[in-house]
Amino acid sequence: MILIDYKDTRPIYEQIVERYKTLILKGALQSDEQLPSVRNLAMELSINPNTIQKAYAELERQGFIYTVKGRGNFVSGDSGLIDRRKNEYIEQILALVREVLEIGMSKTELIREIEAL
Amino acid sequence: MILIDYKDTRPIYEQIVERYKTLILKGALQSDEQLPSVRNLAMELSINPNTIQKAYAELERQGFIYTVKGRGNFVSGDSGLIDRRKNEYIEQILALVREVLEIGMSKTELIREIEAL
DNA sequence: CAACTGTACTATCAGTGATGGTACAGTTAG
DNA sequence: CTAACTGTACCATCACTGATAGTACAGTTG
Repeated sequence: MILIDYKDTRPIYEQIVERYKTLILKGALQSDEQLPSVRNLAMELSINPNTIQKAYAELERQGFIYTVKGRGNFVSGDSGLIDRRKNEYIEQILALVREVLEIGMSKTELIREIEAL
Repeated sequence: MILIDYKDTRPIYEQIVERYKTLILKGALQSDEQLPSVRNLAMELSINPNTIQKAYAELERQGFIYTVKGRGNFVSGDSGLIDRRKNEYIEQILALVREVLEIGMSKTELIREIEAL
């Protein structure tokens, strides 16, 4: 479910955050489904519990999960998440598109590349 | 010409590298045009000469400029740079597009956003 | 020669990501 | 109630990176 890529320049906790965000948005995890406990996931990935804690705290801050002390972390049922996430992506994509247009690539050429996916 | 954004999370030397890459590719700097000296630019930006040196070394490594000891740094005349840079952008954009498609955005909706630029 | 260029060091500092460990509070199954 | 699980809050430490500061040396040019 979760894999750490040590060749990735991004910090571990950030990779975990991204991975769960995607899993939740793709519907791979249901609302109110429980996430692995901080200690369990840390064991499984052979990393420090504090690192998992940091990732979960960030996921909660962004509204993807909610925490119940003593019980665990659970997937949030917030339906607005997908739209917000889409907008994040769109902004990133458009920013890159603006740059590549500036150095002379044509919009049609770009769209052809996307169509080819 | 060059501005440092201290709110940007990226390191200073990286911002300088990106800025020059864009300036060169947009044609704002001509081939063989001289860049500010390491010490001058450092003074101008109120940062350390070593930081400029690191940026210039990276620009040379990527083929955007060439260095002549004792004389200075100059814009490279490599014509393949633009194509390579375009490919870099395309790869980044396609990677993001793949992700946003995974969470349920439609290709047509995406293309509409790009067309609207 | 003087005043520029780049370059190569070394030492130091600050911030961040990650680890290891301890401790405490809430929950739940037995 | 107790044991075993949950999250959470610390603290100290380490490694790495980005940036600073300073010195020194080599090449170029007016």
